[in-house]
Amino acid sequence: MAQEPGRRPVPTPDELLEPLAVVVRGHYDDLTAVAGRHSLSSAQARALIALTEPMPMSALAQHLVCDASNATGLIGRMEARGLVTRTPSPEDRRSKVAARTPEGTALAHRIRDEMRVVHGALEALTPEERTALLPLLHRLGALLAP
Amino acid sequence: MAQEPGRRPVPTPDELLEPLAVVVRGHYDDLTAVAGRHSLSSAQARALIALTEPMPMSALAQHLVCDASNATGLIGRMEARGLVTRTPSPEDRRSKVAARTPEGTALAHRIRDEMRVVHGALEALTPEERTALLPLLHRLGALLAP
DNA sequence: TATTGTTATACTCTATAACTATA
DNA sequence: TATAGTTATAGAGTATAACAATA
Repeated sequence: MAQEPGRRPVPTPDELLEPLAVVVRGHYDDLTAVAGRHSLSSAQARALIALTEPMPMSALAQHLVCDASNATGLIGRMEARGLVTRTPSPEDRRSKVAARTPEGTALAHRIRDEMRVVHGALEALTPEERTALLPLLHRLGALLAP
Repeated sequence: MAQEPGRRPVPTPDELLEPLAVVVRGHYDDLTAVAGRHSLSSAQARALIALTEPMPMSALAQHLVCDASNATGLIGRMEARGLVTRTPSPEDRRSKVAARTPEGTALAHRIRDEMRVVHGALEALTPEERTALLPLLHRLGALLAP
């Protein structure tokens, strides 16, 4: 199990970039395909998934890294399908709070569960690989989402 | 260094899903931001990066997991900017081969180099983390891109 | 007949600017 | 004045259908 010391030099950030991009691409394509099967664009799917709990439109737009007018359109189309609601905030009468309906929450979970390519890849990992991967993903995620 | 046995159970695929999504999102947002600074959409950037070597339009569309008519538009806009060329194939007169110009290749490399969020995250990893991460990314990538 | 690429069309994504209502 | 949300608008992404040229 032990690695001979000095055999493989420590990878540079550059060497990690391309394999990381491949992983990102595979995940993104899987999400897009699954969302499409439910007549959702990947942008709508991301918004639906982001709404783990109700939040004002402005917070949603910030979460999605997009303009507020964009969030208006995304939520509007999903509201028309009964997946989300927009209710006036009691605290600030300018603000509206977006929230998933039960149908929206169910769909979000179904999309997550139906990402079979990603699921299959993670299941194919050995227990050792999974154990090693989890803290690295948390670490990278913390560094990437400041 | 050794882990006490039995302290942490082996992560399930489900536990890996969410942290993986966070990493994917961070990478995607960084690429979109950098491409935008060069007046490229993320779709155009992906196409430009995919063109490591010349390929027919059909192969490019397959690579991008999109319709051929979509690739026509993407390449058309980048051709108008002098980033790619479309030349008739000598072998099959129905086919056209898309290729980057030197400017297109230079821009692709610049975009890769300017992804500072991702670069910063990878540089912040310890040598041990980088060494552990590389084979895991290759493994996941191979499983995700079949 | 089947395939390659394009065009026409329609809808969505996305940002900017202008607007209303509220703070 | 500043902020939250919407609307209007314009350009880009995307797929479907129809088409021309070639295999």
